[in-house]
Amino acid sequence: MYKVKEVAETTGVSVRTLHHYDRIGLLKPEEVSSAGYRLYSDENLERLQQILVFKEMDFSLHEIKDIIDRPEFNRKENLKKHKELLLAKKKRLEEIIRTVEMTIDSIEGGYQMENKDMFKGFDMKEIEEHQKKYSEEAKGRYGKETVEKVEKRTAGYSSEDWGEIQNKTDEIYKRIMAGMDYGPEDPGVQRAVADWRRFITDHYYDCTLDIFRGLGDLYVDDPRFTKNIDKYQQGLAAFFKEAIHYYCDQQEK
Amino acid sequence: MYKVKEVAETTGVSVRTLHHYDRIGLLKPEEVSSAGYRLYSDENLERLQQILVFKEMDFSLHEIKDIIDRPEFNRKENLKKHKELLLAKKKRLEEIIRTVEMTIDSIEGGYQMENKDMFKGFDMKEIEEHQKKYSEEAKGRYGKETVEKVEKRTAGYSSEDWGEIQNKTDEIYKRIMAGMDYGPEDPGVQRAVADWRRFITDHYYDCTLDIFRGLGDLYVDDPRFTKNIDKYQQGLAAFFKEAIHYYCDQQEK
DNA sequence: GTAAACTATGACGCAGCGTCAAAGTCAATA
DNA sequence: TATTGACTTTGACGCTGCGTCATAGTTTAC
Repeated sequence: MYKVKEVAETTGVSVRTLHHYDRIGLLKPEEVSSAGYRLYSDENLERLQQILVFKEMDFSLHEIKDIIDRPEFNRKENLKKHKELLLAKKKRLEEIIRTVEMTIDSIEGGYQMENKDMFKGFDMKEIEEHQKKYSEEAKGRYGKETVEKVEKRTAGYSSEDWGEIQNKTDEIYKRIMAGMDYGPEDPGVQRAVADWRRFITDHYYDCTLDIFRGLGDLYVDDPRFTKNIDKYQQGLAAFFKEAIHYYCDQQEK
Repeated sequence: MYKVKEVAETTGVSVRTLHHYDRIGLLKPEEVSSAGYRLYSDENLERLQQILVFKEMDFSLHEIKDIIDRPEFNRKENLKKHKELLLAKKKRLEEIIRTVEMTIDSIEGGYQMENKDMFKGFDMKEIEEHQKKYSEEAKGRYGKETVEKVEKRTAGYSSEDWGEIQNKTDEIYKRIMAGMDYGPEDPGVQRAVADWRRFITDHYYDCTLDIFRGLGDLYVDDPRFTKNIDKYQQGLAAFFKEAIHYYCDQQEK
């Protein structure tokens, strides 16, 4: 049997915390001495360990009580729900990180950031910017129709969709990276490139070979993009561009 | 000039939060209409963005006020510094999520998770389990030495290391997935397999072909592993196994 | 037997809002 | 023009997970 201070010292929680856990019924000491002293058993300690574990997972004390006290059913349900919550948190964090990156880049590159973009992820910006630049260059080739189409499409995207996009981007980059030692014409790399193009087509606009080539150029010409891609690995942007060009050449034959 | 709801919706914070920030002087609206309506300017929005970034980094509102209001506050520098923090936080979140997932799996698979494992990533579990099973089967071939070696090595791994491992695992799975349409003998797939083996060798133990084959089997024989892998895509585990077998066959020739 | 170290129970405080409630405002419609 | 419905305001209380006194009883060591 251990008294409060002993428990506190060995587990790292404060005495006050133990009081609190007792009060709310989360961790009742096995015994109470005649003088009212809390006496904890080994089992109590084990339970405390459990509690601490779940606390690490960001559960509330109330939820922890549910999880530990109730049979498996509750536990699983709770965990699953909690996981959703954590994933949502993560997504938000990712968005913010991307925003921060954007902000830094915009300061460095002297770019102007519009308000509505300040709170969005990087990917939408990427697509929009490219679309804009391209449509300026290619003027009459596609009119405003294309641009407007894209805007309409992307406008309806939820944060879930953006999450998916982020995921796909990540996947593509990693696959490209994996082939960097084998040259841009490596079949694995080429498949990744093809998938990327299809993804753009599915989610934004018909990514013709011309446009695609332009996108590849953008990756090295625009420092903001280069930076973002090279975060994965030095030189990835350049390699990506090469791969895209090779892909386009092949397709045209 | 934007009214509260507009600001709330575009930034994701609640109206109440805006009220609160106003009250404590953290974010005062540029103007107040004759009717007492809060009207936010673009600069207000920028400031809000800053606030949110620092909040994500777990600064208190009070600290945030200090930081932002200090005249020598260098946006760019601060953003860069704190991006690191954000990334660290994301990593931690990811670890927590994995732990939660593990817990769910362990319940579903009927496995009991020991406390000591609860803080570790799935991968270590994977290796350990496999190592155990294998060393039981292959008894005298490797003695306890191998097992102990692994334990010693992995014991020293920091959470950063585990993060790296998780990243690599993720990468491999995605690369394998990308080749599922082309069969297990696809060169891209085979390279991913080879990378995986090398990774295991580098981080845990000498992954001989025998052991590697066994690991592949485990992916489909052990429902816990299967589940974890098939989360990426239905049938990935089976495909992975095939790919590993093919790889081993090739290596033996 | 006395001091030092430990224990108890209350009670208040804090952050960062969520969540009513009551009341005023604005724009569109009937 | 009057009314509706969407928005806005200012309180004020609640909540979590304890920290931090204050006051008072208990053990232990010497």
